[in-house]
Amino acid sequence: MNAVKQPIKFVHKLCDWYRANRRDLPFRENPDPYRILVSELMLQQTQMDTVIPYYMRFIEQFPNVASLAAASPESVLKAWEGLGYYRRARYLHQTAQTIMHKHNGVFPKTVSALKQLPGIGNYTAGAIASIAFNLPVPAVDGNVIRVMSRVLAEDCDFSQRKNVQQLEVLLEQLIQHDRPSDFTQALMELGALVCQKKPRCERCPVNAHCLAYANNEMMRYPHMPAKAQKTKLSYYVFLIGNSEQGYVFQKRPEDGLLAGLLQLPQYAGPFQTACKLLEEDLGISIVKTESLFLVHHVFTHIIWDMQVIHTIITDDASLTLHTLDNLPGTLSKAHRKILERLEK
DNA sequence: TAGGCGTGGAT
DNA sequence: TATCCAAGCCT
Repeated sequence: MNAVKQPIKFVHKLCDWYRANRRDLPFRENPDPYRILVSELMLQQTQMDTVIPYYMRFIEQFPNVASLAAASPESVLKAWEGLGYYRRARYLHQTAQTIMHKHNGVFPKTVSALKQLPGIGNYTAGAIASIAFNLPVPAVDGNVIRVMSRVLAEDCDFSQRKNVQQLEVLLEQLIQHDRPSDFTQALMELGALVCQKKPRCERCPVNAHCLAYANNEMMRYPHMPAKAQKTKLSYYVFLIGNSEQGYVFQKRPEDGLLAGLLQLPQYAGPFQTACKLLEEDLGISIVKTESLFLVHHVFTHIIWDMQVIHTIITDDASLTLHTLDNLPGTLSKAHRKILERLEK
């Protein structure tokens, strides 16, 4: 791996730029490790603008580790509703409980101790250690890989761990030369504001140190490996009920996609089989069905095509109906889209 | 280690 | 519309 040209100058220019240009973000108001923890978990694979309103509500509802640890898993999941990657909510909750019960409410302050907490991996441990505790340890996320692969003109595949480890060694040297908290955030802030997918090199504080810029090959980095094709799945989604009294919901399995979340009754085809399964699961009899519309929903690795079926059943007082503001759990976006379309 | 795991913004 | 991919982690 190449070295950075004039590394000490590079670090000071980068950190000075950060201190002059950093955004006012809610979790930058104070370096409370709990707030850094919550923000980092929310920001995993999720954009800033999406996270901020969730973060504000979450901190108001669970202002510290103790209040989060004492909360029910359901209430934490509900606060996460719509943010995606719902495992993160469960991990965050478990981490709060571990800190309260195994660390006596005191935040672990080493990378190795942080990494033992659920949901905290290599990046997040480094981010908390450097940002909240100002320790000189690197935190390599997608921004840092984009910035540094260009600065170094390094086209290796950073989805491979050994290459990230090499970058960490290099950054561990650089971070010694300024405030670690500023250095970590400066690299990410540069990636977010300047060294974007389409970089704005003319406003970059370290373009004089950038090998990709010198070679005019910015768009070549970072090198991304090809991604697997998405699997397409088709379902029938059964609408039982009406907009006034609500609809029938069912709970998804406790593991896998959208684990433990609510959904409208949903079955794979063929149609007759789907109807039979619906009748067996709910203990009902279908009187009449009407095909309404198709809803398309794209996940990271799967595509759902959901054919929505309005379903009339024989009178059955044992079924419980729920409206959107009266749900006994957390609803996925895929099915919320269906209900929102019905209201139009 | 490669693939599972959500959602929304940008293009 | 289709594709990419964003402050990743876990198994």
